[in-house]
Amino acid sequence: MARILITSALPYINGIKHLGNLVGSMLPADVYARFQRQRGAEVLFICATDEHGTPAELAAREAGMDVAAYCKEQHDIQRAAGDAFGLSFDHFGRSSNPPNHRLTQHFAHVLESNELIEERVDRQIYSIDDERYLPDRYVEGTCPHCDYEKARGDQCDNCGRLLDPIDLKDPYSAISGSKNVEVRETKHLYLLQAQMQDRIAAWVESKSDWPHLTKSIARKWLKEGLRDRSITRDLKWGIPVEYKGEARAGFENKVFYVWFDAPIEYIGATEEWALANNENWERWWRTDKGADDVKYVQVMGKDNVAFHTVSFPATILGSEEPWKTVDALKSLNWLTWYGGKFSTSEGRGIFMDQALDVAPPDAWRWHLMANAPESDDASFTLEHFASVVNKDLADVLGNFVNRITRFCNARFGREAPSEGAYGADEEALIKDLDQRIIAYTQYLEDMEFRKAFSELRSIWVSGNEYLQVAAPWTAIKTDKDKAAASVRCALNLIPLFAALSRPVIPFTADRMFEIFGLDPDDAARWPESASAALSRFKGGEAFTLPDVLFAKIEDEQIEEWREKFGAE
RNA sequence: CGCGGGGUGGAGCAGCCCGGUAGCUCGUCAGGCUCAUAACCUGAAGGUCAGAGGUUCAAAUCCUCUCCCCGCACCCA
Repeated sequence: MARILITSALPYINGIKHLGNLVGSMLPADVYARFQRQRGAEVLFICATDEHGTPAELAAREAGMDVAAYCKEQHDIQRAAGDAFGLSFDHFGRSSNPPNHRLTQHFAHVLESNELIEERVDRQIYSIDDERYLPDRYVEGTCPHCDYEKARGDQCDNCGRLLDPIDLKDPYSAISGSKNVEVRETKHLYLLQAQMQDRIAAWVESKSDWPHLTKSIARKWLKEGLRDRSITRDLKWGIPVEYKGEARAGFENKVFYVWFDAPIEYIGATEEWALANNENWERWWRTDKGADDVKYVQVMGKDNVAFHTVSFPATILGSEEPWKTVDALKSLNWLTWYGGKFSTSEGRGIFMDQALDVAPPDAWRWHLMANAPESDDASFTLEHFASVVNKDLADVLGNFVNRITRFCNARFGREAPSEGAYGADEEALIKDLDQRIIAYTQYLEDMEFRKAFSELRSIWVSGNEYLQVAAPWTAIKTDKDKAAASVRCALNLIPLFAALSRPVIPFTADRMFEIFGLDPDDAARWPESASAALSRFKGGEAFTLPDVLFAKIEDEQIEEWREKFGAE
């Protein structure tokens, strides 16, 4: 049995995520995990909140809370939102939990033993009033090139030049506005990535099946040459910098940088899962302890690709230990809100909790996945969302289920009719479906989601096409057995469609199984062939008349939502 | 010449790697059906494939240049 480890990029702890975050990593990873489970693979699907760093500290302060309490609260909120969306994580961990602390110390230690870490001294802006060093972004001042007065430490918004914050004239803290800042020297640990250039490059090139976007981004960074990176920060909230189990001299007030410890949490969260379930995490991560045959799949937004193709591999490969590295890496572009950015800080766009206030999770899941930003950034609009939900889900799938169950109920009663035999129409349907199922399965296997769900839609349409041709409402006037066979065939399509649709619309799929009282976990096994699926019901199987699967979205609702969410 | 991604009928996309008279969904129009959530099925109209040049018997697809949009590792995904 195939063993597949799936990790989604870790959502940052700072506030509930918007639809762009969802479709950028967690949702596609979930769809793939569900698909593989249905195929009978042993799947471990891992995610966690990424909790360290300056933004978490600042958000906690703004909320008037202790950082640890803030993170706990936000973690619980995000987990609840994920549950409501049907994200089927086997474990949703926290990068602040003990396993990640232990593993991060471990990696730092072995990297240092392998002479890939060294101490260096940086010059950074320190804000005396804020009592903290300021990340580049949080320093503002006058641009040394164009005299723009609100240049940020990393870049001047006026002239566009990249800056070093210590070059700013009249610098001040963007957090408090205080001008009481000074340049201080501060010691940091550096990961010597430059030494690993060739090794990482060879590793990247060995990944022959990475998608275009993924490989382009990885090559870009390699081409520019890997730079040694600082992996510590002057912060209190995070994983303390130790050496041989003791606080490291000169690093008492420092922690590991969030980007060093966050990907390690993929492993840490697996250990959390193992501890909670009396399982063994090493058989998923150590190739010397059973992870040899694991296929490891990572899903992330394009901003994260560099970290996953270069930085994290530098950590893993640099350890010289037999860790599992990524096999398939799916990266997505951005989802935009009417062409502009979704923004957490400005509250622009739709967030996961709000989304479920106005439409059911499967409506969002379907729209987001069928229109996932795979080849380019994709624009989310409420009008497009409504159009897709109404057309694909209500008219094509929902209406199919409704029309056939109601017709059967009216003419044959509330169980599948047993009379008649399949003929040419059914054979044509089976032939068509067999081909489409093969194509659909392959697209899902390749994580080509737009193509997969275009194919799934065609599969649903084939049900309506079949009914149009078989026309049991006409046949019943002259040949009741033929009509009965058609109805039986069409009823059989419902659990077939449910099984095929379950990765993307799990809640609805289960409702479709319930119509016939089928156990979803059993009935959702991935269909081998259409002919087997269409002979499930032989006649006599009882069903209940379902409610409408998807309510249509009316124009007035769109208007309301536009107001509510501030669409331009 | 910083780098990466993208520019295909009204909208959203596929096709480009491995050249051979442009495909899908929505929308529009017409027809059919009447079991169904005014749903479903069929057909039609609509594109000189951002622009210019080049290679070729033949280019959306290869090469060159230009324009436009998006993004680019201590900032948000």
